[in-house]
Amino acid sequence: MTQKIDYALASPEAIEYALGRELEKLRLSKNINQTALAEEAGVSRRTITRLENGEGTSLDTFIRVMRALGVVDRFDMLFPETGTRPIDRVRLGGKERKRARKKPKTAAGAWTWDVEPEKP
Amino acid sequence: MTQKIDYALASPEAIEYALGRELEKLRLSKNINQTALAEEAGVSRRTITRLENGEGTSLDTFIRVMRALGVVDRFDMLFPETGTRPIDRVRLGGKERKRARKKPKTAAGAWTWDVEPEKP
DNA sequence: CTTAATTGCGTCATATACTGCTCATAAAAG
DNA sequence: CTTTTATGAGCAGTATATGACGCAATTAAG
Repeated sequence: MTQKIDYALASPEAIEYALGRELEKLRLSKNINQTALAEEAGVSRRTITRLENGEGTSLDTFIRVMRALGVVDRFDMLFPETGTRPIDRVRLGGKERKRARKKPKTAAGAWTWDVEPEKP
Repeated sequence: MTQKIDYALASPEAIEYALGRELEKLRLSKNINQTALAEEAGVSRRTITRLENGEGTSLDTFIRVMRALGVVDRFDMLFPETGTRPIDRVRLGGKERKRARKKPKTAAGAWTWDVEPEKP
């Protein structure tokens, strides 16, 4: 039984390793070898090995392999936000904010809307 | 209205850019500036800029920023597999397969279980 | 068992990413 | 409006990732 990692608690290195292992599992479930996957993704087999073993890789390679494995659409799941909330649109007059707001000069003057709501 | 990208059809470069923009939106929704995010993630502000503008980044940086923004647990969503399917466990005698199977020598001898089922 | 296929890993040259500046410009605040 | 803050971007030096090669070790097939 392979236990699933807790991404919320793991270190970046551990997460990178875990993601590589997930990609390997996916590859094996499709019965594709590293050489074939490398060709499909447009990278070298050495890079596939490094990726699956968590030895450091680029975001580009990660994306390419997700694509080659046919699961690239799952990136959608990472950012399920519906965009700016309607209530904020009112405040901004329909415009999207392009920069972060500055912090108040007086420590006591913190804005109430400076704190993000926790996930319910 | 910012239209959402179709990850299944986009190029790796376009996907990297889109992911960067999603991270920027998330950062702005929390009213954090690049300098503060960089410190929290343990990277330089220059790297944050490059990430958000899709100018090339490492998987490590991507993970660190997801962490700093408090959404690192979403990596779970990328691999919702429940592991090896029970039916395959029977065939493997309870062991996980560690390598891809070799292709048949005779072109006519393709296995039926060589083809992965499509997503329903 | 023997044989073939797959994977891991070392090395080196090259390519790309990261950092720590700096400065210009855009956006927001006053 | 003016002033302050945030972001983009160029650059040089350093660090890391990639590709191509080979060979050893492991796993699966015959």
